[in-house]
Amino acid sequence: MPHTYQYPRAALTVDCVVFGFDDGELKVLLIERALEPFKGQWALPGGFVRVDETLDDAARRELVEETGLKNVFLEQLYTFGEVYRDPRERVISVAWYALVKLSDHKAKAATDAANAEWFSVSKPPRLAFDHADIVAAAHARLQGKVRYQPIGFELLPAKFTLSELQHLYEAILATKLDKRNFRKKVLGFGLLLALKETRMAGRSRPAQLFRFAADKYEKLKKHGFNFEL
Amino acid sequence: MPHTYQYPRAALTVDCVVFGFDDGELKVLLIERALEPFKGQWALPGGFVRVDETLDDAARRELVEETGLKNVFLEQLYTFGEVYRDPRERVISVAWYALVKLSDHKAKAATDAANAEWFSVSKPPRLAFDHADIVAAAHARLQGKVRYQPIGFELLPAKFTLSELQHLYEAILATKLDKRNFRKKVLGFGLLLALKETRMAGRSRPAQLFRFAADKYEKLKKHGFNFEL
DNA sequence: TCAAAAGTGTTCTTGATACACCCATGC
DNA sequence: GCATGGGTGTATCAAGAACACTTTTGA
Repeated sequence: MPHTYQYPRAALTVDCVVFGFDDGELKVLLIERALEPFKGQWALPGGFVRVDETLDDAARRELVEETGLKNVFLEQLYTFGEVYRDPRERVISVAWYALVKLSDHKAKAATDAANAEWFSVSKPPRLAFDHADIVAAAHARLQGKVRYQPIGFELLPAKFTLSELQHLYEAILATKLDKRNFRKKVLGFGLLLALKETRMAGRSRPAQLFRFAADKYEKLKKHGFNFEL
Repeated sequence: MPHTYQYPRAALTVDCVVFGFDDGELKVLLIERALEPFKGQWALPGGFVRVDETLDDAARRELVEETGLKNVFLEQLYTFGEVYRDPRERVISVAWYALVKLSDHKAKAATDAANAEWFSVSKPPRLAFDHADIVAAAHARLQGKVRYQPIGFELLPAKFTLSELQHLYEAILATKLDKRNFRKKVLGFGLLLALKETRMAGRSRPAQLFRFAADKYEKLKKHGFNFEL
């Protein structure tokens, strides 16, 4: 059924910048466009917002439909509204960024209908629309946020070693960190629980596994605690 | 001319949380709604986005139309998209926050067409729609941002005293600050220029006037400088 | 001379940085 | 036994926090 309005209305979409961490690198998940415009080019997963769903429902729905991802950390980023950002017509895009435990989801994305691939954030392919700007904004947000909120854990498996955590921070912030200082600080928060397991990687000494005490963090947060790396 | 679309589309608006500082208090500018729904209630200045203007053009246009304010600091806050946030139909609102030098603009707002008034942020009136949530989000953003970006100056006249600056920070952050430490730190950045003037307030010792060296800050920022209060 | 806000330094404590060697394992 | 990454402590330095009195003006 067609719908009629007195004034022309912009179309409304959501686009998601999905970050993952693998191979010591920060990655972003892109899909290959099947339709014009920008057919065959890489773009962010996303699509039109239905009139009866919230923006974050729309973002989650598109993630499932286009990448098979669900139950991910998702946060609104920014709304992009340049007049000619879409060559077809006026389209406003509410951009989101998501953090996924790539270890859990790697297989899924590859087998889904749409052609989806992980790319290094530092050398992405040419992107459709203004999606390069959106990725840049998301990356900047992640770099800022990771310093004072324990969201890095969303990118790691539930059990991880301190070295993995450090390498994650080094990849996100694009810096080198001192091992001893990093461990001292991060353990000082008392939010990492040492498990009774270790992990062997290669032919080196096995590493202690930890998990993040999310429940404990939630309690502390209410009392004005700040996770500041 | 009416416009027809295959799928129903949400309407798109912008809403602005305009902050000012006066009388030692952080204030927010509200307008009284002339039409239903929420007729007679206080609400944020804002309105529909035209199909041929960017989101920030729309926000600036609405500010001029409804409050007479122009050339203000304006930054996107968040996009609110609950399905029933407007009782008439689906309306997505891209919210912005603005900082104004109240000293310059006080008169204007009062004489404009719409009934506009400044309210204390800490005791606002009942607000239309979800505007109370928007104000709360803007306040939280301001509290966060003011710590690491020199945006406080947008709320003060071009010439100000250190005490005024301190009281501004105290009002925004809702804390007391130590006078000597505050002055030491803020002068330490080298971004405040002492003018050759003083200001007399009441029957006390005249205070040194300063202005913010915005140009100097812009240069430093490019080299990774951080204004951290 | 009093009231009111402006202005000014030092000490102490805390957190940040810099830095080098031994350990457990697989090959 | 050697290569690989895991694990550990101390000394220095910089920044933050706490704190009280003198100055200038108008009334």
